[in-house]
Amino acid sequence: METAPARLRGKASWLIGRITLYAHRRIADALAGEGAHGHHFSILAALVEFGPASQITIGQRCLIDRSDMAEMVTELVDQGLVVRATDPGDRRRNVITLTPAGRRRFERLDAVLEQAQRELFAPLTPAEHHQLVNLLGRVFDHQLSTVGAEPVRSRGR
Amino acid sequence: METAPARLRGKASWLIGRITLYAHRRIADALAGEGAHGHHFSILAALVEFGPASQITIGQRCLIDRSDMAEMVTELVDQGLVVRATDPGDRRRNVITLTPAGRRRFERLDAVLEQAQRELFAPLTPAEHHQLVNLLGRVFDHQLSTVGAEPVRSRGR
DNA sequence: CTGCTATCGTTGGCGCCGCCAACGAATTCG
DNA sequence: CGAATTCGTTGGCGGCGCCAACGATAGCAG
Repeated sequence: METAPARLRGKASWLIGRITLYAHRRIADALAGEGAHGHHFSILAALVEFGPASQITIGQRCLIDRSDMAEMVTELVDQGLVVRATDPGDRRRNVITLTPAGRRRFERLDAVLEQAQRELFAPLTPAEHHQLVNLLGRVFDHQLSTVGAEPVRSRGR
Repeated sequence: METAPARLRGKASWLIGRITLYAHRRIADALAGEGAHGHHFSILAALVEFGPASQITIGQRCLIDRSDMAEMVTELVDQGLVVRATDPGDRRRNVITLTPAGRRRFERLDAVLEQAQRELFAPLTPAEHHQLVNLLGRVFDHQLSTVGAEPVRSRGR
C-alpha cells in the first residue's frame, strides 16, 4: 500500500532525487537553527581552504551562480563573517576575506552538517557511508567532465 | 581552480544534491523528447505494477502530491494513455486505468530512462551501480520510516 | 433521519532554487 | 582611442514541491 513501484524504486535517479529532497529540508532546518543558509557553508569552506578570492572564483569552485553569490556574500558581510573589498589590482573584482568570526562559524556549521550526515545516512555503516561518498564523487566528476561538451539542450525558456 | 572544497565535496548531501540537479535536467530532456513529464512514468509504473487505483493511492505509492496528481492524470488522459472514471463504489474517487497505449508508452519510457541511468552513472561498473542503488534504497527506506515521527519543523511559510 | 466529521479531487497560489538577461563600472586588446 | 570582455548587481522567470480552500461525496453518532 505504501511500497513504491519496483521499476521506479530501482532507478538510481529517482532514489537520489527523493533522498535529496528530504536531505535538503533536514539540512536547511539545521542551518536555519544557526541562522545560516546552505550556501553560506560552501562559501566559507572555499575561503578556509583556498584563502581570499573573488566572488566569481568562489562561485566556480562551489558551483554557485554569481547572482546568488552577490546575495549570499551580502548576508555573510552583515553577519561579520566575511569582508568584501574591491580588489586594488582589478577594481572590477571584490576580494572576499574570511574574518576570525567567519572561521569559527565555519567550524560550527561543519560540525552541524557532519552530524546531519550521520543522521541522514544512519542505516549505513561507516564503511558503507564512505563508499557512498566515493561512488557519488566519481559520478560527480564524470558530470563535470561531460558538461559543456554537449549543447545544453535543456534550460527551456 | 575548479576543484570544490574538500569539506564540501566530502559531504554526501552536497554530492547527492549536485548529481540530482544534473540528472534531473538530463532526464527531463530525454522525457521531453518523448513528450512526457517525469511524473508520467511514475504514475504509469504504479498502474502497471499494482493495477487500477485512485489518484490518492497512486500518489502515496509514488510520493506525488494530490494537486500535482490531478494535473498529471489530466495530461495522461489527453494523450490516451490512461482512463479516468469515477469509482461507482465511492463517487469521491477517480479510478485510473491503464490503456494498451499507456502500457506501450510505459515500456518505451522505461527503456529511455534505463539508457539515461547508464549514461548518468557511466563511470560505475554494473556491480557498483547495483550497489549504489542498494545503498540509496536503504537510505530511502530509513527516511520513510523516520518521516512523520517528528514534527515537520521546516516548510517555513 | 440528521447533523458532524472525514475523504477525494480540483483550483489557485506560495516559497525556494537555479538560472538567465541586462546594465554600469572597470579592464584588456587591437 | 574604440571594441570587446569581465565582474558585480539587480530583477525576473520557470520548475518543483507543497499548502489552503472549496465542492462533492461518504461515513458515523446521536
